Amino acid sequence: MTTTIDFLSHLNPNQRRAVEHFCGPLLVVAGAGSGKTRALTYRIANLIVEHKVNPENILAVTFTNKAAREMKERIQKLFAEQMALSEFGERYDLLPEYDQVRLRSKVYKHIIKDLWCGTFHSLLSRILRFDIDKYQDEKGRTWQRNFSIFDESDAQSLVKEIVTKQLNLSDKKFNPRSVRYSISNAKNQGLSPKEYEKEEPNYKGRVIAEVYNCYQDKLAENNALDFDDLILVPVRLFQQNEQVLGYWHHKFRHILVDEYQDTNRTQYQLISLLTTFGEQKSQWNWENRSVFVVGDADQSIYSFRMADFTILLDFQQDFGDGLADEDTRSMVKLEENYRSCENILEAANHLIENNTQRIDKILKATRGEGEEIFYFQADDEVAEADFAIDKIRSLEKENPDLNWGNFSILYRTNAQSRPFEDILVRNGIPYTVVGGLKFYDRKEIKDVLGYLRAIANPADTVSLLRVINTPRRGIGKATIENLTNAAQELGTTMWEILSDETSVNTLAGRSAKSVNNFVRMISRFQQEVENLPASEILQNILDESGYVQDLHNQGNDEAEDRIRNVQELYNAVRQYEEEAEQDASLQGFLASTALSSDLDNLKEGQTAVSLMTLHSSKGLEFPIVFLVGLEQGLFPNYRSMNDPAALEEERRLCYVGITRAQERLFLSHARERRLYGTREPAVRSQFLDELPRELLATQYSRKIAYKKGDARSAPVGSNNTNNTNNTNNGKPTPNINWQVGDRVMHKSFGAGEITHIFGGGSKVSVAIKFPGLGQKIIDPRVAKLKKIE
DNA sequence: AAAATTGTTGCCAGC
DNA sequence: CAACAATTTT
Repeated sequence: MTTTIDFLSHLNPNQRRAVEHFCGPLLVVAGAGSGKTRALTYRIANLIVEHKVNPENILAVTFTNKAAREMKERIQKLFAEQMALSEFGERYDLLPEYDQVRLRSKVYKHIIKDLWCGTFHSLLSRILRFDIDKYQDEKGRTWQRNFSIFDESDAQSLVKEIVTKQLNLSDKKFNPRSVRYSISNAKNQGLSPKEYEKEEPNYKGRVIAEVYNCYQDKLAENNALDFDDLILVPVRLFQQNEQVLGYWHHKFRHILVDEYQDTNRTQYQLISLLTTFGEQKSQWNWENRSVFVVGDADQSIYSFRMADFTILLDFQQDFGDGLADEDTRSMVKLEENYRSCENILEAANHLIENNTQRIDKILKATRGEGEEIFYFQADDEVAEADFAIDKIRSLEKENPDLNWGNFSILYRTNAQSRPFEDILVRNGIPYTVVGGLKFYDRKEIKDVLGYLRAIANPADTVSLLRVINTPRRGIGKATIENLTNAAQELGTTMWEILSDETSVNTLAGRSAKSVNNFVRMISRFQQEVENLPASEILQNILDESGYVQDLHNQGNDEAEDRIRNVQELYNAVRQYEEEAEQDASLQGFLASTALSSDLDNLKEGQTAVSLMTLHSSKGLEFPIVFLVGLEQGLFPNYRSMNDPAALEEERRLCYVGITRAQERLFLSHARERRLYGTREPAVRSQFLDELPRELLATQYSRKIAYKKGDARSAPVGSNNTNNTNNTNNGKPTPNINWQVGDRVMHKSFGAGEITHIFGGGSKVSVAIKFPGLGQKIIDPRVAKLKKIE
């Protein structure tokens, strides 16, 4: 691998700057479709080839498992191509299949295998498999390395149990869902129960803090973590144990983070600790060390899980030189869009300009104008689906280049998929729905995984209780209650009680025999874990537990379906074992199931129409996109309509949707929609009115006739702060040296305080915190600001 | 202890 | 209109 990779030649100057970056911090502001994945993969390759960085010193954080997998594949291919030239003097794709495979596996073995590339959750669960036994929380709770990962429904049932059984509170006043949400938010902000109570000292806050505390007890009792813990625990561990932090800080010399605008405070802390070893800025040493983040504040759509895009905006202050755009060496902007046709981009740019909380960035088209955007108003949701599928059929028929996989239907909520599915089925068009009911959320899958979890982690009482009487073994409520109480009294895990036959005989009465049989079976499996691969354990469970037999006896179609799904799970284990050479353990597999998302199964080159939410579509692209259900209350969602910041997030979501389209974009809505079973009238979304009309065509006219002269200005009623002339009475703010902490007066938002300054010189923007309105980013040249003393 | 029936609540997004 | 929970029946 001595020759230089020539890939640098097909990059634009800014991409090239990003890819060639070696040490120190760099923020890559990457607009939609600007080739950021390419920048990330090429940079990793460049680090290894050009700067001789050892792959095991690289940590790359992606937003989904799918993105991680694709990134690894692309790097693998880059190296294989490189080696083809240096070893065979031949182009990779001209080599015989046999040599290609050989090259790829060689690259895998020497490079890809050692790369740490994955989501925050999967990477950190891997770190915790090494080090969680060195962690102790503020109450002295500890965990072992074979911990379980509880999913959202596990977490919610724990909360429910605590609220109703332990604290005897009404689950109406403290509904488990929202309490769980509060706890999750607390964790994502790094708050312990005590700290949360300090923040929310009212009655409700005190109760939630108490639930949170008990919830942590339960997690620890089960030797389990929830999703949020996978991030929070490593942060706390790093803060309390310098040796552990030192190890990982030393190992991960080059850190890359994709979709940085969607990181939350805890994730930021983690990156910060790993990069800086928790030291003061003056102590930092960037020799052979870098932190490289990629993101786009306009695509920040996960604030509901505490993502905070000001983290991205602060990057240069936190890690970099903090200099203005023109002078900075710690930021690169990618504004050239290689994905969408000009009409689509123009619509997207126009829409997002209605947001005040943003940094100016315009996507520049590199492709042709393309076809007009099509807008359709349907009578109801069924007619809307009819329209979309009609279009899909005719387009597919007319264009031999298109296949079903080139189409996607994007909506705001999962519930909207139904009518589209119905009509796709009726037309015999293959499709896949991403999200909704996940494979691993199915009852039969959770049951079987329950066995595996109980075997991998005997302390996992939740899983144990799930399977102890599944299938029916005559172990009933009374027996389980006795056992639970006993475990409680003795302060041990239920498994310890169960392991002792005499105890079981006294406690379980009539059911003792079945309980003991069950326990013996699980013990046997636990011993097998040492010597057998997970797939064989699973096979034994299916044979010996009677689970499949029980399904078989039911004899209906639904049961047959379930058996097939269980079989599918077996295939998944086998596949996992083949792919994951380094961690082919049962625990590794269980972690992968807990952290998998539906998206991960969406394969490239699949020839089926994709249906998914706008959130899921982030990072994807399709030649033809249908953005449906553009109605007030649905999109933007009614819960966002009275909150300016939330509304802006909805608009960003719409921006994400539009920028998924490469060639053609269809926008639609219904005039009437079924909701909760009743028909409700629907009004077209305000986002439609924020698009330039002359870009839209309808079923009646080639292009919508637009009103008088003022073609490209925003429609009446929007607050377009970039339109200097009609929002500000002509006078922009004179060039003042703004400073953080300045109190200012804004014409429509009132008094506020400057919290950040972005850029410098003549093109600054400032972030201002307005009481009650939250933080906004404003360009003082455009919006009139007055300094108040 | 399990099945059948009636009642209730919820649709925002997801690792 | 669903899924899900609580309640009653067998």
